Amino acid sequence: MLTNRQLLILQVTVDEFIQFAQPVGSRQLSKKKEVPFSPATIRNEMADLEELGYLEKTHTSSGRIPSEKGYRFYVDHLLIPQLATTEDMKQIQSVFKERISETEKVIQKTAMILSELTSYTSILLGPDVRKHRVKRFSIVPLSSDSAVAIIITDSGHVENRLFQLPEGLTTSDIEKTVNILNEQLVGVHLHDIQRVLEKETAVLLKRHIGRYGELMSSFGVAISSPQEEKVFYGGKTKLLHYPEFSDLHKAQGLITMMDQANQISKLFSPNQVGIHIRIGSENTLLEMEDCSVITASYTVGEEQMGSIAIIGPTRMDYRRVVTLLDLMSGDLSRELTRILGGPRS
Amino acid sequence: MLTNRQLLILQVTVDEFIQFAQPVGSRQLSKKKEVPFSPATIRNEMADLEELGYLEKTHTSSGRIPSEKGYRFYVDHLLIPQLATTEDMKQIQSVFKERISETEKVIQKTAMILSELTSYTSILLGPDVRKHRVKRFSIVPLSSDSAVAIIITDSGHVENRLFQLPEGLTTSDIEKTVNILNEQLVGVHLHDIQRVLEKETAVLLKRHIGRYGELMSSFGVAISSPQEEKVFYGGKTKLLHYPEFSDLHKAQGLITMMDQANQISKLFSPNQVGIHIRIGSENTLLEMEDCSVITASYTVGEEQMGSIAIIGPTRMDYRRVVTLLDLMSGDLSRELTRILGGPRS
DNA sequence: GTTAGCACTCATCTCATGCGAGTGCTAATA
DNA sequence: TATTAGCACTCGCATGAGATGAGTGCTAAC
Repeated sequence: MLTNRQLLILQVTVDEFIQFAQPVGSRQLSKKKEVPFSPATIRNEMADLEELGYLEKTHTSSGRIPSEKGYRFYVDHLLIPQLATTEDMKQIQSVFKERISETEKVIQKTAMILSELTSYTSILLGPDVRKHRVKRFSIVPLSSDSAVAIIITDSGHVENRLFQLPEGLTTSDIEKTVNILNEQLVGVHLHDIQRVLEKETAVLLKRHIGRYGELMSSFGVAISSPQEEKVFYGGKTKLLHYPEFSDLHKAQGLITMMDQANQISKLFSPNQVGIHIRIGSENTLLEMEDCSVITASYTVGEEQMGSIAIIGPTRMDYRRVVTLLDLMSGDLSRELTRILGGPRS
Repeated sequence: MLTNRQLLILQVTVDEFIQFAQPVGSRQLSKKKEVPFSPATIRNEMADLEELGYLEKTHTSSGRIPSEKGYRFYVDHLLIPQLATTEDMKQIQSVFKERISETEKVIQKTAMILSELTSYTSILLGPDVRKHRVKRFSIVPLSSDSAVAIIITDSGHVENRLFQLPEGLTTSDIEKTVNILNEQLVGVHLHDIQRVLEKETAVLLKRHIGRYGELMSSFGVAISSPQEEKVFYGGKTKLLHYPEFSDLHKAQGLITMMDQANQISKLFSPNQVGIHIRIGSENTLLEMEDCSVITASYTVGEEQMGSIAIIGPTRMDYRRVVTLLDLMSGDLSRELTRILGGPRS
């Protein structure tokens, strides 16, 4: 168990390092008025903290920097929540003042503002389309052998796929198909479409449509190909300005990673509630070993819709980011609930 | 006018520099069997070429590197076209073998392959949606006060916008509107929609729809907001591996630029035909002063649809890139023409 | 228990030095 | 007259030796 003095010194050390990105020396700390001890005392305490694994030295005669364990302890026990400043509040409000009606634009704007306020990179995972329900289904023939299938969800999202029309399919066949599909699919979650198509609907279609087999082989594939979660970035390159990435290789790895959507989803733990912090190598990605990720999620009505993440260097300003993220995820949830009119039946 | 020997030396110098990214010395050249002159002779010629502005020195006693004027001369007069290797041909064919039916996927894959083959970054400007024609128009109400407007183009592209429904608009009002819009808009270019809406169609709508004014103020804005040209990247971060960008600041500028879609369009000259090369500062963007951009365009039927660009360092392998770009733009044009079935009426 | 003092460590900066690749010029050569 | 060999010179760069200073650990005094 740490003594109060050790707690104080650990906290101040982390705070200083977060601010200046330089190893923290005993003299430097003793000058601060919150720390009424001599450098020698501080040195002793720091040596103990190092032995316990909370602090590290970059070389024998340097100041101390927090270890990952140190950061972990800091965010778990020493992080005093902070009230957002009115200035920040104002900025956040500004996203929602315009009453934008398209969810994607709201999310994009949220990403921007979050990055502006924190000076880190923000990543927002768009609403998981598969949780939306079909509102309307439609097929538009383009030529004698191709057509577009369109699904409109209750959230106003539109999915579309091109597919090949089997030869000899009549216009009335298509009309019938659309009618059947609308009857069957409206209200179904997008991730259930394929299942429904294969079971209930298949029987009906088979009965009415001549070219059923060929139609389904082409159309079924098109409709069931996975919809990707959309990723929105704010300040994608902001991280590069921090001294920890002045190493070109690290910077490269980071940039490359951010351009790979499948990597990004690894940063989020699915279905978590509340704010989560992952420090350094706690993110399984090698490229992220000098980064911390703070995630939150937003909801529409009661349902969890998407996630928000802020990526910064491990010495990021956890306090501020947690405050902002908390605020923002709440406001975003409210706004999206307003737009989408709450959970629909 | 340059002598043959000067031409030879300029050519070989540029070739060497392209390959090794190191200043080229006279001794180095004289060792090559294409250059049967002594270092001293080469030095004299190089001195002349420098005076003429084709070569530069990085410092007094370094070898020579090509100046922008040198590159310009090289690509204009010394670039011997090359036949693509069968290996390259095979790779390129592979994009089209799968007979993907969605244009966007074909373009994305083209971008990937181009970047793989060249080891530079490729940027493809997607088909300009505004040149497409309306195939079908539709409105799907989501709730009592909002709806999605959907435009399907003859190319199978789908545009959609959310908009607010004026209060008290009946279902039959919406149906009428959709009917009128379909009658009026089918076959119209997307970039003409707004004009048509404001003129011919306005009269008709006014006559039939009660809430005409309110509907149009909300709907008109939604439908006329500009559609962006989609940008596809291949190997976005490949450039960072070249030594000319080992300077973090330059790398940063480049990455930042590539994330700004509006900057990207500046790299393309609109409506050009054939292959264009822009060297270093010929690209107006400051971030691109160490880059060259080679652009081509692809067509569907007779109509120009989009552009292809390869971005590399100024010392890029012009010969190879030109060859590949030429081949690829032709093949892509053919493939898209096949998919979209040529120009539609 | 706390602090002052002191010897010690180590990264970093600066400066001198030497090396080598490459040049320009001049004189010799074909 | 065009080409080449020879040579002095330039300059970037790598290397290594101090000097500097921030910071530590340990011991002894308060």
